[in-house]
Amino acid sequence: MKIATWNVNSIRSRLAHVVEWLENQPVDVLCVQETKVVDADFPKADLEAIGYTAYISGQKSYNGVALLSREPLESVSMGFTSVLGSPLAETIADLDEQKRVITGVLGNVRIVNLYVPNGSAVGSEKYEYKLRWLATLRDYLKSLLLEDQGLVVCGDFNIAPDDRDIYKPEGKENHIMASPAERQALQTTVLDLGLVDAFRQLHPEAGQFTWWDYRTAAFRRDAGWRIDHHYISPQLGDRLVDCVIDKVPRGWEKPSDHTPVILELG
Amino acid sequence: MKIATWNVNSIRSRLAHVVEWLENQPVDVLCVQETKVVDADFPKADLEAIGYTAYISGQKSYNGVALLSREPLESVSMGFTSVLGSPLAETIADLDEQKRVITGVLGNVRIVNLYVPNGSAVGSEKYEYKLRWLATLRDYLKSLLLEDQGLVVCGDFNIAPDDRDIYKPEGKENHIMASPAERQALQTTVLDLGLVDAFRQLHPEAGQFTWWDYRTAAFRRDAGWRIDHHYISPQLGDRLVDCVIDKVPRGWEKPSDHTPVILELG
DNA sequence: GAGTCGACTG
DNA sequence: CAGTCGACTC
Repeated sequence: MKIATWNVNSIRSRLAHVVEWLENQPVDVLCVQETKVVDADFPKADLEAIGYTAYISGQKSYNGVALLSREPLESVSMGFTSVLGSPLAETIADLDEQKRVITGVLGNVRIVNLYVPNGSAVGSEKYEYKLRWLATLRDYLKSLLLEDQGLVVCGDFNIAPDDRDIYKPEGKENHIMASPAERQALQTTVLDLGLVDAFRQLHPEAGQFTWWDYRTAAFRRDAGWRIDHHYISPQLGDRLVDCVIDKVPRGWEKPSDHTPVILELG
Repeated sequence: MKIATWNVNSIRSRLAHVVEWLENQPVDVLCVQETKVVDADFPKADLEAIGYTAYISGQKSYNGVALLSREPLESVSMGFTSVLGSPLAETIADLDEQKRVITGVLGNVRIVNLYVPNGSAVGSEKYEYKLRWLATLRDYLKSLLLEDQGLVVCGDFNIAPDDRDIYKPEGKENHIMASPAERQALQTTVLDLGLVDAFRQLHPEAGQFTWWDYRTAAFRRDAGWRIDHHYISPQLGDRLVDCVIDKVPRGWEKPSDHTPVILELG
């Protein structure tokens, strides 16, 4: 089973790339983020034409996630509320307004597709939102881990787990996506639940990136970040075959600033 | 000598069309309107690469005119003020803020390239501006007619001279571009000076258009207007060979809403 | 419907 | 730098 993640930075602007990529990389499920489109305008038909059903949770302009699957998914749900119950506690009741969470089950694997808030700048209001969102994610994942099946949590985490995941980490100690509080949140939210970073498990070397800023010719200089991840639950450990970054689409015309990452389970 | 006029609706968006058209229609001078770009950003080099020098008068977002010429032009000037003298009368001192007028001389022919205000809606403030602008144009053209050479006045006039120049004129009696006051202004400003509509002189039939609204599939229905004209002074009368509308570029991908018109002088 | 800009986000 | 939207113009 192959499960890929790709922040497409607008599904409408990137539709041709997604179609071309899926035709050459027939993964079972592609988790996309930043679809930036309301559900009514999501290009479902174009994806159905190449054999993929789209499960979507979109909003206007910002955010938006979708699961593109060759086989029907079961138990699909959107947002934290669907799992944690409604109403959420007052402090987190707003977190589902931004469409950043969708999940579904294929075979005996639950797939969670996340678009973690960017956080803007360390200490900003958006940064506090990001940390609050991650705290809620922990409860969400804990609930899903109670299910009797494997769990794959993937998406754009907007966090580089350690310095190997950043081009020239010196001086970025308090940069957004690398700050101690964000890394600690990732630890508490994901790793402490027993979930494992599949790519890092297999590839210990530094300098493997999934996102390159459009500005400053970052891709040409390979000045990237590894912020798109797959985390797998313990019971999937012995099914882990590989996890690879496909840098090719980042080099296409008018690309997304992210490139796909593919998890293969045996 | 061939002198063409084309409202390109953004020279930057239409650069490839203009280059392709000039390579297949090597006119001596192409008068373009609605360049929508400040002079610093006008794509002069791309036009020089195909043998055309650009004389430009641009502004941000709106309006903007240019003369693209294979041979150097003489006595190039921009705006009413350059001819009528500055300061203009107080009632018209603002008319050169919008870049709608450029002129130059090739051989013994003065070419005036105009982008007449659209006027928005009959009776509106913009409509009054259009009529005021046309009144000033009369003085401008009278001055130029004193020069001892032929005069070609072309561009986007945003006026259909008579009902043959409108698809289904019924009900458009007081439509912008067809209202009596606009037609009268065209008569007073241009025709009463002895200038002749070159296209109409040679082609009396109705239904020959140069502009089709992007909306309502106007081009497919041929629901157009003839609002792009060449007016020639009496001394050029016996040099008039032809005046033709080239509808082809209106059918290209992502076209301007106007198509070129070519005047040929012997 | 298609071009522009400016504000916003990443 | 690249995507979105909303306001504006034609």
